[in-house]
Amino acid sequence: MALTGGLQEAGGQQLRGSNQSGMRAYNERLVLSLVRRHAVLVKTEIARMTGLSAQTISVIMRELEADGLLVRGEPIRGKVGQPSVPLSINPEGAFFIGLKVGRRSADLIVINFLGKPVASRHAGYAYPDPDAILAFVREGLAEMIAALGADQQSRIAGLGIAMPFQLWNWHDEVGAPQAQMDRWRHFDLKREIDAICNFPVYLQNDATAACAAELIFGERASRQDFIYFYVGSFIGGGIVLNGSLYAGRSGNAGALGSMPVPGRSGGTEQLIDQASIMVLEKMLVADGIDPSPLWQTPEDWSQFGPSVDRWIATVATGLAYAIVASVSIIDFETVIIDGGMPQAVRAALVIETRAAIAAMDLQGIDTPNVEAGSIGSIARALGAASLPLFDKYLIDQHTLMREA
Amino acid sequence: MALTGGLQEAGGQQLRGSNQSGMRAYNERLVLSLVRRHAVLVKTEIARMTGLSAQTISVIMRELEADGLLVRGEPIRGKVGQPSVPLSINPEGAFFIGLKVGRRSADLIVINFLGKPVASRHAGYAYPDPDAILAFVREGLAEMIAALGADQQSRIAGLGIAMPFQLWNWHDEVGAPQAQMDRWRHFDLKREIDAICNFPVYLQNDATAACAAELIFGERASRQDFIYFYVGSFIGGGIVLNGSLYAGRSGNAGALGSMPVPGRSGGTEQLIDQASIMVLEKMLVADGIDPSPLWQTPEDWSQFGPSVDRWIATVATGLAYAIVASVSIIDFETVIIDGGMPQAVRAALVIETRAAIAAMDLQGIDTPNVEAGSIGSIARALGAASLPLFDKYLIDQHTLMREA
DNA sequence: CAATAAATAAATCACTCTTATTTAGTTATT
DNA sequence: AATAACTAAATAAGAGTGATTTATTTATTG
Repeated sequence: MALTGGLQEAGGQQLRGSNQSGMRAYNERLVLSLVRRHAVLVKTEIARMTGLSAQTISVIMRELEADGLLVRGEPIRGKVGQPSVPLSINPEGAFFIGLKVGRRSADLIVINFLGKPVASRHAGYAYPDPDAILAFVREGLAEMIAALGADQQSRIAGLGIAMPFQLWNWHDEVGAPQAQMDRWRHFDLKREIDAICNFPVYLQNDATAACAAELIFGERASRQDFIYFYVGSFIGGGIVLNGSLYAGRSGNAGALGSMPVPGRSGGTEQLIDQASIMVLEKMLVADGIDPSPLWQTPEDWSQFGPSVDRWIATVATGLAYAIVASVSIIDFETVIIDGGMPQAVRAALVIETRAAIAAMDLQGIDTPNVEAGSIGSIARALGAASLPLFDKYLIDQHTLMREA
Repeated sequence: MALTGGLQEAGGQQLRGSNQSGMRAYNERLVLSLVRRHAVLVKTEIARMTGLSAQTISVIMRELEADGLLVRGEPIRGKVGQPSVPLSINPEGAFFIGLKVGRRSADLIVINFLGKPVASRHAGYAYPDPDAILAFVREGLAEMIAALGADQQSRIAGLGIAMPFQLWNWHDEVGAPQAQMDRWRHFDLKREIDAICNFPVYLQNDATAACAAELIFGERASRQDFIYFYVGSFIGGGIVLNGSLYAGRSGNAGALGSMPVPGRSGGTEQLIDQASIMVLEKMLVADGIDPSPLWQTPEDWSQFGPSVDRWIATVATGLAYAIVASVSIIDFETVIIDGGMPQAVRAALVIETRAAIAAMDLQGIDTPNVEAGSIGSIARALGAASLPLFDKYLIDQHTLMREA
């Protein structure tokens, strides 16, 4: 089975025609996407949902089952007629590797077809160094792949990298020597990893990858349109339209940090100057508190006291402003806020953001639902791993990555 | 020939499967869209562009020609091999009707397959009244349709309406009695017009329709992503992503008037409070100038003097802010500004907006090209007429209107 | 046993692709 | 100037693929 070649892809800028193999590939992806979304489905139900004939669905699903992508469950009895056979995603059907490169640490994970991590490696550092990261990946990959069975190894679909764009611009904030960070300017991590892998490699902005993870693995994964904010060392985000991640012309849509917001002391600032963990770090230093636990114990900020509350208020105000502006451009139904922070802090941030939105002038605006992300700090690595999943198995027309 | 049934449409929320007739319909739309975009194309070129075989294109284009949608030109000689036959859109291939309902006037136009108006009617009024507009449409339609030949009458593909959403909320601004405007609340113009037409009727927000006109008939019609501002009595706009108009969940995406921008005297306002012709009207009244020529001679504002310059500066500042916010969400390559104002005013507005953007903090942002719209005040009526054109003949997957 | 729903095999239909042929010109050679 | 070689466009015929339609089988309820 192929499952390659989109039915209609905006290859470069060019619209392609569609033929039978593209049609079948599309229908196969459609079936897989629907089964994933509903966890379990019987064939007749899929026929009804897609409008395709029962026979077509029968053929397609038999093939997907033969390929080991779907597994059949116990027949459902107790209703009139022949029992129906529920089919679901085979967790062992495919494996995906995700690499997150951050300012303070890197993560490497392997997930199964359901998105469940089956292996992982972590590395912390003072600042990211190309060679060290490449060595970490090389070693971790070798170990983790070896730990998989032979059959599973052949089912690795690809590796995705989630990394901030233009890493070299942040030597100041990261606290690294500029010469070190400048090395990133000419270091092509994707190419280097490509060279040591016999499966495809993908690269995406880290916050956009986190958004992809929320789209596919999030709790209410059927949302059609939402905007996603990831508050990390910096702030970034992603946009989902019509159930598809929108990466934009440059692949850098959702560069939300550059949004202008009212400054704390008049004038305007950029969102990144108000909503990021770097801002908290500066506040702590100003308050005479050691900020290093921020990165060492990211799940416990209780020792920071009221500084965190002040930070939450600042972030919420900035986010509220950015959210209202976003919604006036695209009528997002839902806004998701996630980030590398303790759950309690995230929950407080969501509540204060809702309040800050309510305090604004909302005439002509449908107030969106503001919710906490359901994934948390693993979102970026998970999103990285989801890149090959999107590319090979899911309906995500023309948005995530433009065709080569 | 059918040309109906999308290959993959988000019907409601449901993803549909694809079959052969859908595939053919898609390929036919693709061919028509390409010919439209390039004005003239020979078959082999289309085969190369679409990736389809020469034979497939041959069959499809022969059918489109037989249906009268394409016409062949003079064979091109002077090159090795058999001369190629250029094909182009048949101007008489289809006709579309557009109705614009504004705060001060209504327009009804008929355009041909190339978007050229072939008939039009205009009606001015102090405020819009449902019965009067319906009568205007009924009468105008009868006359204009009668003036077409019998063959042309059968080629009318549909009628589109461009109208502000929630007309009834503006009794104050329009200066109409609230009771009158309240009638719109329960008056379903689409249904009423549907009843007197034997072709499909479409309805869209007026500014979004203007954006559609710019997308399909604008000078550089190949733009993939842009945001569009229409400065009319109020302000509105539209969004084009991947070459398709994005209408959003509620069909009201690009409700740009609600965007928060810095207030002229501190705090924040909504964009609509700075960027609309209503604002100019208020300025004129405050300056002791009669504003009525605004609506009576919309092509000549020279008599208003320096008030207009102050207004331009205000609008430019607000727009600049909204543009930077937009671009930080979606990396639009191009921003188009159009509106119901004299060309010279529009040109000045574009220049001042560019300057205002340059004065902002643009770190992390790719400065977009800001350009004047190429259509002007007819954009809304033209956009209305383009609604059935999109629906029947063009590739515009899943964005403009969700399937019934 | 009748009724019903799920599943699918076989036959049919629609569409694109491949291959081979025709057509109409240009370019090179005599 | 006449002729041959070559090339590109266009398309007819046949093959291949995939969805649909029709008919049949299977398993269950009542």
